Amino acid sequence: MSLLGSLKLQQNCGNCPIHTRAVCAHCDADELSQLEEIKYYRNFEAGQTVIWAGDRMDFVASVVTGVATLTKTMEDGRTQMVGLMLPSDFVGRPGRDTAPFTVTATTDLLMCCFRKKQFEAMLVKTPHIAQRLLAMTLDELDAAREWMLLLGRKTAREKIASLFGIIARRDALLATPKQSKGAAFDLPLTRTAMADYLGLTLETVSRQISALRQDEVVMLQGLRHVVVPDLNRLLAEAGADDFGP
Amino acid sequence: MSLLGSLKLQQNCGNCPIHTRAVCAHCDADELSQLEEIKYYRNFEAGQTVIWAGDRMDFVASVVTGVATLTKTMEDGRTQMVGLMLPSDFVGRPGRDTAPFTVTATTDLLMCCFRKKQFEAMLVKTPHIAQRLLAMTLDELDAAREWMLLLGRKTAREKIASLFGIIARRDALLATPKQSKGAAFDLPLTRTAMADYLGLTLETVSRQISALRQDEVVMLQGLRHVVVPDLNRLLAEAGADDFGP
DNA sequence: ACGGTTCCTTGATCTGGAGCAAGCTTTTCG
DNA sequence: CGAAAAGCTTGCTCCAGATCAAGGAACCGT
Repeated sequence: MSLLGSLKLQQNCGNCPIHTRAVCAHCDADELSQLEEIKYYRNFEAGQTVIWAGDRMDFVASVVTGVATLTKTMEDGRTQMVGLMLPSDFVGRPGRDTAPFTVTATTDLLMCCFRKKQFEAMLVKTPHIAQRLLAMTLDELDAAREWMLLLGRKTAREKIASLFGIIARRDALLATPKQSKGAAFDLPLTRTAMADYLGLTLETVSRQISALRQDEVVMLQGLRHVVVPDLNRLLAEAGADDFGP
Repeated sequence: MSLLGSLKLQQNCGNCPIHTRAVCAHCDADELSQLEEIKYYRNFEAGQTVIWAGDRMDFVASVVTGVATLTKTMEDGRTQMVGLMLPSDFVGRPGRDTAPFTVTATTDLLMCCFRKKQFEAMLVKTPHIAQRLLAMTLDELDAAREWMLLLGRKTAREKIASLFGIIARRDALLATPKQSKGAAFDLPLTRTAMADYLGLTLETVSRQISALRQDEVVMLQGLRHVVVPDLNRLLAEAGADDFGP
């Protein structure tokens, strides 16, 4: 997102790439203009930390472009990623002062922020926003529970296949116009970040990706670009029961 | 909960043991009487299934007394528990037709149910309910993410200690009047259910409980009653970074 | 009291993924 | 461009927890 691009956005929610799916999705023109008054944009570079677990958090935000992660770290350094925030996802918690998780930009990241106090006030006055946020939060809760099945019961190979499947599906929604049975996408995560998401070590991630390539379930072009010749084959490797309707 | 008890409840939300914490907590008298009109009670025996994953679900409900679990099962039988529903917890999803998870009563269970359609209508008309449900869902999402850290990164011993810590803490809120540094509680789950919750096998659960007993972190009286002589010791074994403020 | 479940414990063995180490490839930056 | 850093792959070894197996203890319904 260029600086010019983000300046344009500041003026008008109607041009915003996420305005049909974000927390503001169901707002009418009047509500939108109220939101426009309390919003501001922040840019983060890839690798930058947005906020540390335990820190005071006085804003909430929507991801506009880029990818952010939520992680939780134990005293001895063991790290688990607990959320992957993509464009339109909502970060932060009305009614809580401190961040329960560390938020990190894994790509360049543009966020549409609202001061928490003012946003909380709007939540009370504007049922559309509360209802939209409730629906989004319920979806995230379901997704988190799906992830618990993956973390608790799936093998390393199934975990990798599941992650690829989820990314492929998401990209299919936006990009490809229903291309036959294949798919292709770029990984928005390093091997280490994948390991943290899947509850594995980076060596195991690397080995399992190699194995899937060996078995021709996927093909790699460079380190990040994945081509899936047969999406059903990949989803079968993921151990089914995942992907909802 | 005796039949007589549940009949009494049908009359009056004011007597309900969960009315200060459930989804109806912030309702005023008028809103409560609206809710009273659309509510009905259902009893389940220990072991009964409330609803199967994938089935049509035309109600939402609060747990009044007893314990229910949410589980997800893979084709080959691997099972992961993804939620432990205690009194005042909310089960079901406005805006979705089918249950994403199987709900099972693990003890005798009393639920306060609302027909989904009517409840959804009230959500729109009654901001208090939507706001309360949003807050509860956000809390559950945070709890689910904490659980992801446990599933992905903790050792078997830490998992058991974490589970005991959570149950002890919850019981401390209700029962004991701030008793010194110890705690005691009954396990509301079988070893198998604990294994499903923690992403372990039942043999490993049994072994780790034995080990904690050996090391005098806990004492068992019978199979279900756990005495914790030093709660801080237990929480240290759980690997810290869990328990919020 | 008693035969049958269901639930739990403990022992023996196996294995998937962790941990450690070395080298390779890509990106970054002077 | 070239050197250093960051990120990735692969080989080897080891162990925490799974799996297989055999009893034991508590809870039925009769």
